[in-house]
Amino acid sequence: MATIGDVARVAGVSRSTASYALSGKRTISVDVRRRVEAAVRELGYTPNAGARALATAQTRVIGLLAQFLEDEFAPAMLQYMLGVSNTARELGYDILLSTEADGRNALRRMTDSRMVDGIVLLNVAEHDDRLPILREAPQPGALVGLPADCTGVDVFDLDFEDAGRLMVDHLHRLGHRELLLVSQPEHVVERGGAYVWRLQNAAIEAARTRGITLHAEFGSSHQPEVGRDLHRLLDAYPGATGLLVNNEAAAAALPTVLHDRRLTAPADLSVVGRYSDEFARTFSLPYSSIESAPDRLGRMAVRELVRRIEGQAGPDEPHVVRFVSPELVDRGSTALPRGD
Amino acid sequence: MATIGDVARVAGVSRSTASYALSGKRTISVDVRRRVEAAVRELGYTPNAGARALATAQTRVIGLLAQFLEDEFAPAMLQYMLGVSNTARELGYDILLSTEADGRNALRRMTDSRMVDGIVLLNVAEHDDRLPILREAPQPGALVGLPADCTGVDVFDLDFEDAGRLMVDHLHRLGHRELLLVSQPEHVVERGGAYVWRLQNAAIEAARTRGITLHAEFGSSHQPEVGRDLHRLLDAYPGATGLLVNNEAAAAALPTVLHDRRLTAPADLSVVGRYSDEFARTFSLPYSSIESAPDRLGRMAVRELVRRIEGQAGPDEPHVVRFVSPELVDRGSTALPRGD
DNA sequence: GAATCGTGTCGAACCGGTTCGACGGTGCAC
DNA sequence: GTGCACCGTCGAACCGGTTCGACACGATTC
Repeated sequence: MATIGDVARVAGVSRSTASYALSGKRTISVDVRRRVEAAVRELGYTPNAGARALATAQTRVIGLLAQFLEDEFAPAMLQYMLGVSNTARELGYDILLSTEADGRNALRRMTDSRMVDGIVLLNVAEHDDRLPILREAPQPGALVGLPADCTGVDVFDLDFEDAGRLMVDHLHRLGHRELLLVSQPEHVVERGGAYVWRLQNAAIEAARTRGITLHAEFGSSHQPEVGRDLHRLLDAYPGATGLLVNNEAAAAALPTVLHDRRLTAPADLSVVGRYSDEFARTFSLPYSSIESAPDRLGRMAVRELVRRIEGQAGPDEPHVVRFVSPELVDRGSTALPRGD
Repeated sequence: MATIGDVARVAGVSRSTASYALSGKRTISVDVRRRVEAAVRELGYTPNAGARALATAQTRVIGLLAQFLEDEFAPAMLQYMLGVSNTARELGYDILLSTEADGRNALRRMTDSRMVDGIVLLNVAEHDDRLPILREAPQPGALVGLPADCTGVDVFDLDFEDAGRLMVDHLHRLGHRELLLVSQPEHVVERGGAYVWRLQNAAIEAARTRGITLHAEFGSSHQPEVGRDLHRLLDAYPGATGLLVNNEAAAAALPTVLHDRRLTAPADLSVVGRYSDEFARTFSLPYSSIESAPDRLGRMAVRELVRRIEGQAGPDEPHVVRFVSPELVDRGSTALPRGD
């Protein structure tokens, strides 16, 4: 494999001159520049990434920590990953991916050994045990998901409070007076998946303010348990005319469940989910939903991270916590409550 | 950040001695070894990956090229990725991920700049344009998917021919005489997705041998088109009593389609798919299916790749082409044809 | 015609590891 | 008591880039 020394020799200049000719960091005569460029083409030269990283203390690689936990729904996670990966590439960065269950290990390995210039953490829990490690790392970090303590990192998330209010509002305006909200498994909440209760609490509060009933319940994140959960809950609250689903697995299972119960949305039940449009198409879900914008969040996180890596953000520029406002995508699954 | 020079100074030895104490490549007195280890702990020393890569010409990183093309079904691809990623980690490697549409670019970048020790290519087409580049690269490569030319790389794939025969056989034995096979979009075939016609041709041949009818058709890979395709095909072949689905998007859309048509499997229609058990659970698909074993294929590819990287495979050990035998997972969606 | 300046190039040092050859010291054999 | 082997450590070189300071040379200025 050709080195810059080979390029220099072929072009008849010193190594440093070859380097400057390629980087443009010093003025170089057109003649020399052309000879160096010709040598690069002739030899098929590409800089050695390790050597460059050693010399510049920059790798142009971003670490991406995605945990595929038992109780999370994998296809939903994929969309965040793709948003991150594609944006990174557009900005000239590669992605070092970890899907390790023990994210702390992976994080330490990447940051301590300086394999990466920055870190993106997906699916951040309220008291995420990766955060203390990330704060001590010399590389900047960007999160998708809102932790309790946001110091030292840039944070991006859907405004789940607003999403909860929006869901309740929408059905309240149509005349619904008794709603059922299906969240993630309680286990996710215990582990610190704050988005679950952020949406749930806001929904409960919104229902209280408007004087309507809201049954907030947990649901599994896998088949076939989640299907059974849905049946059980629909049995338990026969008066509910609106169903709010903040659980991708439950949303994916809902068509089958409604079919089994011979129910149609919105004729028998109004339904509002919380998932991306892409997700809706993949699972052919016909329900109106709050767009969770995973690609957009991934994109925002990488953009900001790169700004920090490249020092375009001032060194003491404060970190950001940015919420994406939820938008309701109407797929016609809500209407006046049955009987009205 | 601490370097090995710092460790050596704290331990009161030379840099080379510190290096040997940590690698164990030369005998070292217990006293010195202990002092070096203490210094490592005290300073929180981790080797710099770039420097090590430069010195050893090894990065302990594997490049993973996954293309998320418009006409492929993303959640299916995810499972291959996870198989690769998790196995790599178990073997002490990290994953450099590319989801770039232009895989050739990504491949060249990774190999030429020596960011990776080896390459895994997913979703390999028959005349995959990444292959010539991979063959010229100094790093070994492992493929998931069968190209026309397997020279210079290790290849792993499901035995799609066998899968096609198995599907037809299974329904033939139950007494079915007219079958409908739904494949990927024709576009995937044109691009070189050989697995489509490998299964299809074998199925056609098996049907011919057994003297039964098989309608082989293409289907879209996205909602809502694929749903419409299924309706159209079921309309077109009302005599078909068995449905074979070699198209994940179609399989995922099938419950809704059958529901709309008021059909039940297996009472009205016997169904056999071709997807993983994990996929079946995620999409709560109640159909018997040929296990496509994405995690296993990813795992095999990485295992063999690492063997080559680490030179455990002899330098001239011939490359392997290995097929996973399909197995039918019975979920009770097949029975005697209606009317029998 | 000498002093000054700017341009373009070079040599050397550095980034942080690994590894080879050399060498001093100890223990053993004869 | 000399010779030899082996053990443990060190210095130096190397991997392949980048970057700093020095410097030669031609053009400008007075």
